[in-house]
Amino acid sequence: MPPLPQPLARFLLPGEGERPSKRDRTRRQLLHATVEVVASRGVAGTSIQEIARVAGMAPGTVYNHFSTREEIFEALAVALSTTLNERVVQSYQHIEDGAQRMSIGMRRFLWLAEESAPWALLLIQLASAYPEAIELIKPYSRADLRMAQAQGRFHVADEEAAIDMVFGTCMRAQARIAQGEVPDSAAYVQALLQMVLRGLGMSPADAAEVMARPLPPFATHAPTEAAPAPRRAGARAGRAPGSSA
Amino acid sequence: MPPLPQPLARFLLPGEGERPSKRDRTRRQLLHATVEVVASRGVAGTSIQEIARVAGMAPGTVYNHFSTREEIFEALAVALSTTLNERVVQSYQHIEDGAQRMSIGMRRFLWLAEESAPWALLLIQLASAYPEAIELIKPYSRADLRMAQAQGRFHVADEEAAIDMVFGTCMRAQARIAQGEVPDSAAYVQALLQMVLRGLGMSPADAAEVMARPLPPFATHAPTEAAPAPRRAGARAGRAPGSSA
Amino acid sequence: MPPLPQPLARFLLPGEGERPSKRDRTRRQLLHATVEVVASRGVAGTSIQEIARVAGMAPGTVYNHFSTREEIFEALAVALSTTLNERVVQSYQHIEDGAQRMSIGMRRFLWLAEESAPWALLLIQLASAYPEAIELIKPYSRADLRMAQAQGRFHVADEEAAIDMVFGTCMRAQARIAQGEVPDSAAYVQALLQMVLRGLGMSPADAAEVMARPLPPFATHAPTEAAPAPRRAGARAGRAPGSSA
Amino acid sequence: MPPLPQPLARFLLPGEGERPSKRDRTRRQLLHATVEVVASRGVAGTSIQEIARVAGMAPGTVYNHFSTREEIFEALAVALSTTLNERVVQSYQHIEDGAQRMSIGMRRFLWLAEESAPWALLLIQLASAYPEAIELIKPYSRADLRMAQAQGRFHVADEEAAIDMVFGTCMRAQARIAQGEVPDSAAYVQALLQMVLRGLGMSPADAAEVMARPLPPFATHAPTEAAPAPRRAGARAGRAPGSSA
DNA sequence: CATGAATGAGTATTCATTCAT
DNA sequence: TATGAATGAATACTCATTCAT
Repeated sequence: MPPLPQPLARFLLPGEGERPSKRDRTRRQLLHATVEVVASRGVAGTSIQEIARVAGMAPGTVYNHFSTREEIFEALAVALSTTLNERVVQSYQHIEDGAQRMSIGMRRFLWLAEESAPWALLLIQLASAYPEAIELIKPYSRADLRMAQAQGRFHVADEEAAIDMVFGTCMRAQARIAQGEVPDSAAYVQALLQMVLRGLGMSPADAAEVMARPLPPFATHAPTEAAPAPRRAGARAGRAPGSSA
Repeated sequence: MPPLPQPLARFLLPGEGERPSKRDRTRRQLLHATVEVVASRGVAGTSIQEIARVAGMAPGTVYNHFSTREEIFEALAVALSTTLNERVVQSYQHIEDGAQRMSIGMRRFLWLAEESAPWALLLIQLASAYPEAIELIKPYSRADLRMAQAQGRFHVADEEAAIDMVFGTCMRAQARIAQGEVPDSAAYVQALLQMVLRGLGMSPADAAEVMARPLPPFATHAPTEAAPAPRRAGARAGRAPGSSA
Repeated sequence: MPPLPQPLARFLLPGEGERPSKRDRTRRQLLHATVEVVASRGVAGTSIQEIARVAGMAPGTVYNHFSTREEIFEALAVALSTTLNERVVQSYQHIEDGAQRMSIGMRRFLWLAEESAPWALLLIQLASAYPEAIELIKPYSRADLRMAQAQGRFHVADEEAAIDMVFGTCMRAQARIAQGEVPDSAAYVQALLQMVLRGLGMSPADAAEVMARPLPPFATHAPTEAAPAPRRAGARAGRAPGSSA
Repeated sequence: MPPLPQPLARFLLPGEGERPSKRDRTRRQLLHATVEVVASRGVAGTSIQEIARVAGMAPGTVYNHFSTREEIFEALAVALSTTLNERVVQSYQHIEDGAQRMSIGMRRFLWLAEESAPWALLLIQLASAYPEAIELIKPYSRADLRMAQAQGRFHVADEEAAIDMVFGTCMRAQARIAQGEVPDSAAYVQALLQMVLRGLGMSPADAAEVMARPLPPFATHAPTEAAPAPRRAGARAGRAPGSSA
């Protein structure tokens, strides 16, 4: 397992200045160990005893923190996707263009696959097995989607369908990239997102323009204030820059 | 497990007039039993002994046909996706419009989810665990995609990316529908495919037009001649009807 | 299985005053059960579940102490041969004549076969399957052999060959006796050892004289001090009594 | 498995001019296959299905020739030791000196270990598991032993003990050599046999003299007449050449 | 809280043997 | 005789979970 990309570290590491209780630290160690084991053996191949061994604890200890094997994975899935999403959202919180926000989100997820295949594969596995992880992210995507619609950038008939297209496409692409099946990932990502944006109703030109904007940097640390809750669609309906129609 | 939709039955049932060897019959029974068990317990929860029990055989017998647990699932995954694909392709073999061919393919896969959730879920599970099942279908999609491109119906920059969008979106949508998370699936499918077709480069109007065409019936029996191999893109580049540009 | 000859009991029973941990007690029980089962079914016919059953434990427990079936047998082989050897060596620790020491060792091993056929057969089986059990004893024999050579009692050209003759002969004889194939075992042992001693270079008269000396009693308990490590050959080269040349 | 030393081949190959029935040929193939499998996987690891596979037959066929798994090994053990013994005996049938006959026998068995470790190990395994193989050879050794006694070359008090020493020593030595644990096997064999002969009552000088005599060649083919039955001791009590007393 | 020994049901896989063809 | 599919009991080993310390 490579060192985890900084943005994912938070839930495993205490934030700055935090003084986590011992209980909390143990829990973190367990999740950390789970990451390690799942990454190398897969969810099905991960046993409690192995997690305990890697965490340097006795098997019984695990049950002081999670009452079931499943609970660990679930907690991990939620923690990972929450953290990742939190950072992504934070990185584009100053962007006012819904289309760009969504585009940044997608790019970040694909970037993760290029950056660190093991982490991406881990995420994919957990996400398919524990759908609640995805459900937690959805509201943010939905908010951005609505914003873009309200701004006249997207034109979709069915919100749910749109989100399914976005997530389905991104997850599959992530898997392909992480498995090394994509030779020129830059071009691939470019083409892929263009198609998705087009599907969401943008003109090819607009889509290209959005894609051309720089990707805002990924925060290394947790936000000083908690990640903003998703705003209701249309909350800030000012015309986004570069909107063509 | 509901009775399987006719088109999927073939690989489990002897074709008409066929006189399968005993060995062959046993193998079919085993695959059939595997469907049953996987559908109710999931791939990970499926044990050899359970398969044997459901098939009415001794556990040892399984190993006369498959040398490994994995081998059964793999065989099943391949058999299912091959058969299904074969029928879908057969059902639109007379269609000359690449865009319509692709659209039919996608609609059929989503139709399966509405028609029989258990079968769809089974398929999804197997497809994620055994990617070769998908690889076997890809060439057909790729052929249709190229045909549509050659006919000026699609405009995609990266073939692989396009296929990933199509498959990723369809698999996710299939899961959503099969899990009963989609209330009005007709509208959902309509919206979803419109977006995908738009993403592939069609105008909204063309996309709508393609979607409006009737879905050809699904063959109940194996094709009298083997399913045609995918044609090279452009082999039949006559302008498709309804093409707008 | 008859009660084991006292001297073999130690590794299965806690020493006096010892307060073995629970883990240790379980381990001992397992080895004890293994003795039982191997004696009645042979090494090949001994299953983990049977061992557990006889030990009154769950099958899984076995694996908390031995990570492999083989490991149990190996541990048992080593424990048995080590303990037995320890006691034999202890019983003749005061004897200064190398030839007599070897003779005592051989007689004791053959005595075991008469005394308790099942234990002898067990030992033989384990020794052939797990040669390390023999390797652990060899150094003691080698030391005695060298002592006898240095004392001018033995005359052998090849130490290894000599030890192989001694062990090979004793093991075969042990098997014959334990299987009840030897009617007059006293005479048999007398004749056998005479031949071996002659083979090691003693005159028939000296050999007979050594054989005539009484067999020192077999200690029932562990030595108060650990069994002495084998002394280097010649360390005590004083002429042994009764040496003829 | 190296090609088997010629002398062992007979029972696997038809003798010259023989026209074995088909049944016989099949049986031979099975034994041949068994050799192969046992040599590489050990007796315990040898399954009927593997034997059949190597022999190019169906598992069921095996049971037309042997009614039990054990029966195969037994038949093989007997066939191998019988054949080997037959050739050894044949090779020294013209020797009139009992001591030399025994010495040749022992040297041949040890020679086998040097010549072909796999065959030696095979033989050892089978011999320990199927004692009847040894019982078949014993009469020949006993006859030679008696001859040597009658000729005043050996002086043993207990015939059975003597034979046990001979067999025990040779089997152990064979194992040591075959396992590559003996660096200078020529010297080792020399020393070992000298000790054994001394143990049987020869003077060192006589023992050395017997060992110095050349080893008669090993017949490649079956004897034209059946191997002679062991002669009663003393049948030919003429003084053996080189006898010293 | 942590420990880690014990549990015991569960799993994939093997294999001697049978028997209908 | 040969075949080879079927059998089904047996087996080593795993693992989530419990509980006394």
